[in-house]
Amino acid sequence: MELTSTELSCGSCALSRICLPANLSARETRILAGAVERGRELQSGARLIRAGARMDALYVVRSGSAKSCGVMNDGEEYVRAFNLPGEVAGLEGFADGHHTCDLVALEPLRYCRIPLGRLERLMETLPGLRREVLRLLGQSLEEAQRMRTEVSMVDARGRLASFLVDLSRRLERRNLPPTHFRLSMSRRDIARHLGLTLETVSRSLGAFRSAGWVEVRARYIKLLQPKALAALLAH
Amino acid sequence: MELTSTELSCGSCALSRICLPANLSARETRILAGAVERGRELQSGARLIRAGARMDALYVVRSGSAKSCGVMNDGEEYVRAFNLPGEVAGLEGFADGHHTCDLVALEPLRYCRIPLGRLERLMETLPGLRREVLRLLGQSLEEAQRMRTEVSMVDARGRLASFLVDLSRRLERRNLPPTHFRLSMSRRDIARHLGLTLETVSRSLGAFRSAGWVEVRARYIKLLQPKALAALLAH
DNA sequence: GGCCTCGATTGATCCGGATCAAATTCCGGC
DNA sequence: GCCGGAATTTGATCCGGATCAATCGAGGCC
Repeated sequence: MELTSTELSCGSCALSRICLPANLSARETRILAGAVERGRELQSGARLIRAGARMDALYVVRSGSAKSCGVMNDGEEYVRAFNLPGEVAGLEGFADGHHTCDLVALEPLRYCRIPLGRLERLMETLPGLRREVLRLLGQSLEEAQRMRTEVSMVDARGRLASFLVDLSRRLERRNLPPTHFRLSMSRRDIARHLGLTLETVSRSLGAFRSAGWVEVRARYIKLLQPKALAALLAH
Repeated sequence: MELTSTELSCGSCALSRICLPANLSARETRILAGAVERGRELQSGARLIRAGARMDALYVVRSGSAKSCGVMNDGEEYVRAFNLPGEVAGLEGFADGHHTCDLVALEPLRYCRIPLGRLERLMETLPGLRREVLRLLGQSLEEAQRMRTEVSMVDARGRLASFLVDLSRRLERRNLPPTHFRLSMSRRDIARHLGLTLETVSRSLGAFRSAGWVEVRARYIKLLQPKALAALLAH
């Protein structure tokens, strides 16, 4: 699933079906590839985007994972999103040209970078890229709004189930085992993401385990009955 | 603040500073105006966008107000956003070409409509319009993500204070009295928007009234000490 | 104006998840 | 393998807001 350092083009990237070029023509993908820069590998905990910084590029996770996070006035951390390979981060910067939250690596991370100036110039000539960027923004917006209603209307277990099912679905799209995976984020990060405390996350996981729906060993998790989890959402 | 039926162009619209053409050149605004259709007046409760419908245009509130809302699996209504004059609705449709929530008039409503096909064609030639649409999407995304963390980390009064202060700010931008206004939405709508119950909204308003921060009479509200409300956000 | 209905307020009780507080497990370094 | 610190689990208690219930008020209609 990961790219070797010899790969240079979006066209041959294993993520091309998921990432920006998903719906671009071969020609458009080739042109876009010319604008993409490869970042070096970052260590776990490294900050790729800093809140308040001028938005100068879009960032795409190539391997590893990251969290989009920040701190509230009172110093409490919040986690807006987790970013898996192929996912674009920093889109909220389009609002006023500045990022409003950090992007932090959760494990060793490689990424691609598309300078904003070049992106804007390419959008002038590539209608597919225009559509794709709009689609990405629309998708992030829809996701954020959906999460917002979920946080306010679904109880702790429902939210955790939703999180696990969603993660599973995203892993599946990347041809990774969807029922047996490692959580790259801490319980605390999950809690901050779902608007819960880490104790509640732990207890809810415990409840799923007692019910025989999941197997948990530290950060490794196996979904035994994904349907039971998904059923929690239907309510 | 409202347009008369004789006004035909975005350039002469009282909302042009707030609406889509905010940062467009005079020439670009003129061209965009040619693509904008005026909708007829809708009654309170009328549905301008239906969840699941194909996205065929962007809609802008011209006068009146609306709510973006839908129902969860369990039948509970949720309210994603309230839309004031000059605000664009339906952006989440860019995700996959379909709307995911309704847009419902909260009072007699007039609107503008920009057919998607024409918008896309114009974005090809008008760089300012491209930037503006990206800015709008970024802004909505940022707003949705901010609301999401707020719902999960701020208590009931803080959220209501935030809502009132935000509303006040948006009214001010429209040259409407920012401290003395009518809420076009019910307590229930506010509650659904903030992830609370209507009883809690009512009680929190009562608390603000007792503190001498606001004056409330039915849907009319006067902010006596906006700073005290804003201070709740600082936590 | 007076009625009628829906929306809003106020009150009493309950509960899910937060908070505070150990105990336990995991993992990196030696 | 052993050790130390951090992450996680588990336990006990508490509280904000939900829920259930009743009253009050406002605007619409005749």
